Amino acid sequence: MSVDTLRYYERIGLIDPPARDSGGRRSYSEDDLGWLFFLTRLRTTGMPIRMMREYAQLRHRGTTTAVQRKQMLLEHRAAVRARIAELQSCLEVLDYKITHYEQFEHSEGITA
Amino acid sequence: MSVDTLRYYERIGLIDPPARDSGGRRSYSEDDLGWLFFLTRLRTTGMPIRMMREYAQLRHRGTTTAVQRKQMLLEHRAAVRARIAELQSCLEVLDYKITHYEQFEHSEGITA
DNA sequence: GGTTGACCTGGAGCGCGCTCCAACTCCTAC
DNA sequence: GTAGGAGTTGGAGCGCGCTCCAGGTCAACC
Repeated sequence: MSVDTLRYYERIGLIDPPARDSGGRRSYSEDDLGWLFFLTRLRTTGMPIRMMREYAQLRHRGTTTAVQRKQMLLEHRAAVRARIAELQSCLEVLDYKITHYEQFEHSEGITA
Repeated sequence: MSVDTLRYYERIGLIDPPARDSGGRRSYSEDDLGWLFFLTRLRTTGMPIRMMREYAQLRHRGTTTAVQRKQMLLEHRAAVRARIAELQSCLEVLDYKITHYEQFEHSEGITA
């Protein structure tokens, strides 16, 4: 994760401004790092930034929002699973194409 | 797939200009549709447009480029498989988080 | 014959998620 | 003390993949 991305996340409110050392430099706590780690998992799985912000805001409001956050994660997990299924379905097309490549080198059209 | 996307694909050379009917409207052949279908699979699996263009250009050059195209598909398939693995790995984090949600509602930090 | 609606064109605009920049401050090493 | 390098700031820029728009043409239907 680049420094610029880190700053960007801070600017848009995805992460709280971390503590600073005596020289004014950012010093990330273990919790900061854990949260960042989790954020990167959400990003990797394709959650849009705006949704991550929403989640971050809920988190900021404390334990009373736990149910909503859990709900978001449940929905996101479903989306990720769907995405995996979609990719696997496309993989089949790719497999078929590769296996039978010689037969329709030029006529990409026939897929079944 | 939107009309605009279709035009866009034509403009950037992803698809050949299709035949036209008497009124000047585009009329896509079965081969056109097959190729489009395949293109959408490549897109869905995250292949960048520029790579799809490269593939389209190779395809345009005829059967002599079959080996290269097959190679591209092999590499892309590997990338897709890697992506699926990555998503599945993230799913585990998500699962863990959801399962143990109550225990660290506010301290998102602790992930293990 | 008029209206409706889909398609046509070239070009501009947009949302996303960074990424880069210039100009500055600070700590460290020599 | 000074050179270097990493960090800091606010803001601009960018690559991607569409998406939208205005103004026009055409075929079909009432």
